[in-house]
Amino acid sequence: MALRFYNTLTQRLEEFRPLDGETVRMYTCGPTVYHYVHIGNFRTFSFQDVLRRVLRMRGWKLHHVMNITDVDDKIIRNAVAEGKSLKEYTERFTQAFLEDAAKLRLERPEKLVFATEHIPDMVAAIQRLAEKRHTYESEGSTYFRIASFPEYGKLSHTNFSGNVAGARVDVDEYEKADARDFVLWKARKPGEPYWDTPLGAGRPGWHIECSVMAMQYLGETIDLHAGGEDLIFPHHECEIAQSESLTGKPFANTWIHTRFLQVDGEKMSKSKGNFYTVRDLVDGDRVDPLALRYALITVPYGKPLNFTRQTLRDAAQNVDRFRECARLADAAKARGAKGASAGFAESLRQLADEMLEAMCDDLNTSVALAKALGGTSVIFKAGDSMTAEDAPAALAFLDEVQALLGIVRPEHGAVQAPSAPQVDEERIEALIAERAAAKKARDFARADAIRAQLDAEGIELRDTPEGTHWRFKTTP
RNA sequence: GGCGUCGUACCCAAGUGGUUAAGGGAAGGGUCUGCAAAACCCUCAUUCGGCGGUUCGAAUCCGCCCGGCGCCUCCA
Repeated sequence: MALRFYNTLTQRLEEFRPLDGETVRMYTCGPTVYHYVHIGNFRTFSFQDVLRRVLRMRGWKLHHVMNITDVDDKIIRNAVAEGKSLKEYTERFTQAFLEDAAKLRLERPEKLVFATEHIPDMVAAIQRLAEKRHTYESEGSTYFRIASFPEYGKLSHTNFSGNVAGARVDVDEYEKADARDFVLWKARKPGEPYWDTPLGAGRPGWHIECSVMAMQYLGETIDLHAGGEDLIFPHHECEIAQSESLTGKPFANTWIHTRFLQVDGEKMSKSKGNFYTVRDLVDGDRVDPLALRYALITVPYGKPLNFTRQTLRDAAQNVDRFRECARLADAAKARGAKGASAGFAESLRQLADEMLEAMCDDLNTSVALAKALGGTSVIFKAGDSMTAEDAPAALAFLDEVQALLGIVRPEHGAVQAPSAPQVDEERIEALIAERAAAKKARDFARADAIRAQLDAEGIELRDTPEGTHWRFKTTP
């Protein structure tokens, strides 16, 4: 079963193999920590997470580096406005990003790297570019001369010969020799943070950090580079120009780009301000984080995802099926009934195989999720007749879904959403016990009153053969 | 203007030359249940934006048209 991805560079579906046949060296562009990261960003990060899982399941080791951009115009503007140092300002949002990522069950990349911790490396790289005559200086800033890199445009498949018709050119940047040239090192501006370096006082341009950190930790040619579709141009194009001018070798073999997430049919962007963050939804609206994760991966990365409240509701329904299945399997194990149901384990085995196969086919999460849900149908059909011999197959299936898609179990293994508010669990258990007693005494009015009371508090009761379970209602 | 992408049921969505067009949600009916929820069963596109063409055969290939969206500017 070949593993295939759509490579932006070649515009083809290609079989993927790491260069050394063993370890996948991948670099992904992480967030710029000037604000809480929105769910559009997290669509991209969720796909990268699922990509990691597939690669690992194929038996490869991972060396994944993700950068955190902790110096840029917006960060500086906001930090200055709040009278904080860069570090003070960015630490808070970096931390928030990591917390949100954990809620969505995103695995930590093997290495997180920060731009501000690599200033001397970037300066050295710019100096080497200067030696190779790829740069020029203007008004204290250093620019990359695009004319020195004929292949510029090969990733975005843009032909830059002649005029860039219709392209909007930043009129402020009159100091550039060519509109396509980009800044490697920005001259210090009054009142802004800066570094004193041989290039002069200033700070790095945006693109150089990724080239430098990727090559420093992963080598001159990496297997896989990924990011959002907006990064194709100019960011990744510039990374290629810098890196390949420096080494003369291909910077990355495979480029994977995620299409944008939209909200209610409209583009979501920080500048428009119509964005949701994980904490808005999970902490604020009490959305099940697994449902959010599910929603973010329902549509494969190559197609735009229109995120709506309905998307979230659909996802929440499906995520619940996995939880219920896990409960059924645990109950079957506890009951200890003998024998194996005909075809049960085999059906699940096959669905699990088909699920992985779908993921290997350019990360087709839609099909993979359909297979995973097919497994829940098999498990539900067995239902209470599931035996103790069947249970391990069911649990193994759920484990595989979890390992590949991460939508079965929340962080702490709890049945209720991790964002659940603090409640007095003893009191709830006492009420459940009281209700059980009322039911036994056929005092259904009292039993229903207890159900209604808890329901009003956002707690749902579910009667099962193993007793009454409770959980928080989620909002979608 | 350049580059790209998509248009499948009420909604989301798979399928990209050949059995009955996956799967999920919603909706309606039924089983089960003191109630509730869940689950299970049944129903839910003779048809894939439109019009032509290629082919024994197309949602799938080609052409034109219509419409959506994205990038080209900070942006995942």
